[in-house]
This record gives sequence, structure tokens and C-alpha cells, in this order.
Amino acid sequence: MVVALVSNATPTKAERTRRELLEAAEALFAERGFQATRLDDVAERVGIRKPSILYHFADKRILYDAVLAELVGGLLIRLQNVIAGGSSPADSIEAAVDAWVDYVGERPALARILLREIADARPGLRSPFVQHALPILGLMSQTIRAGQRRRIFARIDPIHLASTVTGATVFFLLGTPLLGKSWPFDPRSAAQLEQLRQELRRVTRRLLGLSGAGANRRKRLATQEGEDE
Amino acid sequence: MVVALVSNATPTKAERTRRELLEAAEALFAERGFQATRLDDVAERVGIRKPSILYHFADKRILYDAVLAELVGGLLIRLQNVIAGGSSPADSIEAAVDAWVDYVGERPALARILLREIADARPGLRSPFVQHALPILGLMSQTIRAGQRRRIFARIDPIHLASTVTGATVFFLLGTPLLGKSWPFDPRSAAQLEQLRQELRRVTRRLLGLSGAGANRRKRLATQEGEDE
DNA sequence: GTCTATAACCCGATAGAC
DNA sequence: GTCTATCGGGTTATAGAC
Repeated sequence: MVVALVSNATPTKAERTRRELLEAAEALFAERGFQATRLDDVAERVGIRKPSILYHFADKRILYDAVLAELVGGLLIRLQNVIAGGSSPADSIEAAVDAWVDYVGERPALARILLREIADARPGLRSPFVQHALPILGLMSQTIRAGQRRRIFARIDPIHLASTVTGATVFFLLGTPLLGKSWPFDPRSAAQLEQLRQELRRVTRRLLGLSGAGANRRKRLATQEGEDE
Repeated sequence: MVVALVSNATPTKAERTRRELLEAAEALFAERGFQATRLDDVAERVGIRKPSILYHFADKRILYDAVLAELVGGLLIRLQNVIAGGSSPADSIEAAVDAWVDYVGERPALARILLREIADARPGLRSPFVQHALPILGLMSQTIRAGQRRRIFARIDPIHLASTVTGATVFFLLGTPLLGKSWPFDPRSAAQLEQLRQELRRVTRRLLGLSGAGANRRKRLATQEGEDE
């Protein structure tokens, strides 16, 4: 009945369909939203029939929650790793911003679902999504406040910084494609993602009150570019 | 049959219900999205029955389009006014950012609908929303490029700037309320909106390569605060 | 203009066979 | 595990009276 979260052994048939269902559901929930996603379509992508889904996930909402847990949980793990590996709060924050761009570039479903969840959010209600996302916010706030205690960072509200970085990222990734030929680039291409990273680094440093170079450019400290007009 | 867009005379009953329907629909479409909004609920808010809606708007989609036109059109008009009133490209851009914050603070429905539309957007498809929004993007791009031709602004892509500003705004307005007591402020309060404006001005100037004060602080040029660390 | 009544459709969930 | 068949609830849109 209960399936191991991480199984290294050969997966059973149930585990395989379960994973395929999660992948298909992630894509469809992202593209169309929870309400507009048809279980029929999810089933079709996996090559089974609608009622068979309900053998693996008790109902539609539970399927959605499982998608959220996997998607948001994966980001938390990555951020924990890069933040722990940073040699200073400034290092950690910059690495976290880079990791965030990488992750959402790899899995754009997260960007769409994030948008939908924020649009649906009611002030009082603690949705499952928020439940999953709060640890991430906590981790970032903790890191930022550590830098503020050491007087490395300015006294900006971590929430301001987080909403600016995530909002800018998601709007860039999803907003630009609908401009059509007036902006004929793929925001998820390596070049555009790199430009987004650069821009977010600038904005982040600006808001944190940092002037100089971050972790990724320590190597070329000598040839520091004239960034502060 | 055809109703004047702006009527100064005493409105007929049809015009009154039409306006009330637009207001109710705007709120509900924003809160729940197009698909999840029930015509029954819209009707109830106005105090009529569902089929009576279809006397004023041929179907649900047409009602939604009318909401979009009014909401996005109102923003375009305001931006045109403040941009025309600016004494320089830098002035105009700063005034436009302020006007944007004001408008979306007054009508948070725009923030939610913007989020939903971007989440729904397909690369190839020109949705009615995009149709309405493109003139706004054009106006902003035009103003930014004017400043770039005069070598006042850095060579940043206007689209980058726009997605950063709008994304940061919307995520701040709608994202923070779901943090609950860990961030116990109302982002739409005068104080928080002012802080958002300050932050967006900083980010905007940063991305445009401007160093000094913008239009709204020319008055106190003498007591310029130490903003550049 | 607004109503009641209803047609027509869609979708999630259940029952039970294999 | 996956299937077929179906129930049951809900929503848009139409028909036509007032």
C-alpha cells in the first residue's frame, strides 16, 4: 500500500505508473490549472483509463498535492544544499538565486503553478502549496538575517527581496513568450537564463546593499568590472 | 442595442446593470479565474438571475473580455497621461512606475488576472488579454528606447525591465498576504505601497543605469540621502 | 429586462468484472 | 492494476412567458 519515497530497487508496475501519472499531471496542472485539468487527459497521456488513476491516487486533489510536494520539495532540497555550501551569507544568497533560476528553468511547471497558486491565494487560508513553500521562505529569510546580523546586508525585508526575485523570474520566463515576434528569444535558452541570472544578481546585491562581486566572480577579483556607475 | 462607452447623461437601467455586472464579474474572475467563476454567483451579486446576464453579454467569454478591456484599458490611459507629462525619459519612466503601483493598488483584480493570464498563456496564441496589454508594453518600450537613444539609459532590454517591475509588484501585493503572521502587514496600505514604490524606483534606476534622484525627489535635491553605499 | 424551466453537456467518482 | 459502465452533481446556454 505505502510506497517508499525513494526506491533504488527495480520499481514495481504500480511505482512506474505512479511516477508517470505524476509527470503527466504536473505538466497538465501547470498548463491548465487544477480545475481545468481533466483526469481523462492525464490518463490518456499515461496510456490508461481515468478510473485507473484513482487506484493510485484517491482523488484529484490528492494527485495535485502529490505533484506539489514533489515539485516544491525538490527545490527546497537544492536550496538547502547550495546554501550550506556557501562560504558566507553573500555567497549563499547568490548561489541560491542561481539555483532557483536553474531549477525553474529546468521545470517550468513550477513557474506556472506558482503563478496559479498566488492568484488563487486567500489571505486567511493556508493552502497545501503554501504549506510546502514556507520552509523555503524560512530558509532564505534565515540566511538573509544571518547576513544582516553581521552587518553585511542592508536592513531590507527578506520578503521584499524574495518576492522581487521570484516575481521577476517567473514573469520573465512565462511573460516574454507571449510577446511573439517583438521579442523573438527563448527565455529558457542558456543565453537568456544567464542574462536573467546576471540581472537578478544585480538586483539582489542592490537590495542587500552589496557593492562588489559575489561568489561566482571572486575568481576574477582583479579585473572587477565597473558596475557601479 | 449598442451602448455608449462613456455616457454622461442619466444611465438607463440596462447601462446600470451592465456596469454592475462588470464590477461583480471583475471581482469574481480575479478571485477564482475564468473557468471556476459561476455565472450564478455573478448574477447573485447584482441581484438578478443567471439568464439575465446573457441579455447584456452574449456569453461568459464576452463578459470576461469586457472586463479585460475596461481593466487594462484604464491602465493604458493613465500611463499615457503620466508619460506625456514627464519632462524627460527618466521622469516619465519613474512616473509610470508610480502610476502602475497606484493603479494596481487600487484595483488588485488586475494583479490576479494578470497572474492567471500569464499562467494560461501559450507561446503561439494571441489571447484577448495580450491584445489589450501589448499597447502598454509598446508605450513603455518606446519611452525607454527614447532614453537609450539619448544615452541617458543603459542598454537594458525594455522587456527585462518591464517583467522585473511587474513581477515584483504583483508577487509583493498577492504573495505576502499568504505568509500569515510571519509578515503581518497589509501590502496595499499606504505605507507598504510607498515602500514598494521606493524599492521599484531603486531597481528601475539600477537597471537603467541611472545613479541619482528621480522626478519625485528633485524637490529635496539638497538633502539627498546616502543611497549609494 | 428579468423571470422560470429545462435542455445539453461535462466531469469526478463509484461499482464491479477481469 | 486496469477495465467498462454508470451514477450523480453541476454549469452554460436556450426557450419562452411576463
